[in-house]
Amino acid sequence: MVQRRNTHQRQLVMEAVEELADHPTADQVYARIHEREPHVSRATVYRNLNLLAEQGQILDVKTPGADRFDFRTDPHAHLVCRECGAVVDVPDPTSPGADKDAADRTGYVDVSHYTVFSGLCPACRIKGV
Amino acid sequence: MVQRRNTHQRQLVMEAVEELADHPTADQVYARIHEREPHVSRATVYRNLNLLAEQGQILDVKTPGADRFDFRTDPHAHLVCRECGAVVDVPDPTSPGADKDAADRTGYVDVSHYTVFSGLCPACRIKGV
DNA sequence: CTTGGTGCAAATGTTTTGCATAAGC
DNA sequence: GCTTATGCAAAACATTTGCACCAAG
Repeated sequence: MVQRRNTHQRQLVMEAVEELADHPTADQVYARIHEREPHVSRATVYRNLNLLAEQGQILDVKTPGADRFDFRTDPHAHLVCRECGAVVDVPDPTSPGADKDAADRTGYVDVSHYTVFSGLCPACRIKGV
Repeated sequence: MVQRRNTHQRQLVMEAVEELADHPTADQVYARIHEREPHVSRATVYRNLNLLAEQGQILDVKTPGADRFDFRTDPHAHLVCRECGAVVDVPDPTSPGADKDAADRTGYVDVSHYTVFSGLCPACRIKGV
């Protein structure tokens, strides 16, 4: 494993993802940090989000449009509004052995997965989109 | 429903997705068509891929990096190699009532989902990435 | 003919990268 | 000090869009 440093910026990114508990995009994390510490660059935010996701400290959720990040790392899925992009947590609908099963069938190793639901949220339904 | 025309370009896109049976990206579909008919533009390929996916004739699979398209529209999932991007089909690991369940819990309507597995394919494992 | 579709190029939006400088450990 | 991390700007991508022209029905 490579040596990782505990930089101020990395802490800021981790905190922002925790505080913006609602599945922020990289840009929202950047905006949040930039408010208080304008010197922090977008590149650093991206680099740290990727790093933290790689290390399993946060989750990288690939939704249409942009990636979203989640401080909850236990197995669960996301339901994204196809109109406004709002995200809510839902239980993981897959069975416990799903990863191992997919690995056994294909010869792939180190298998994980994510499920994304897509639908129309109540607010957008009422707006009649 | 809007009136849709049966253009030559639309047929080409449909055929390309069927022939490139291995989950091509939009760019691969474009390259395939462009070989034989260089006048067809990238924009048209994208427009038609979106249209066909909207109509349910093909599947739009959101994998890391780029969207991939699939002529198989029955419920199934995809396992993507995190190194080389190779994609194989795997059975859908979610239970039949998953969409309705997510809808009932959240108040969202018109819910669907997709599951993406990620792992290391045999070739990349051997290469020792 | 009417309306949807196409081609082109330019714009958009997200994420990555090269490089010189700064800062953990 | 050795090396990772940062900031900046530019680049790299995937995808969308404005607009004049073309073609399906």
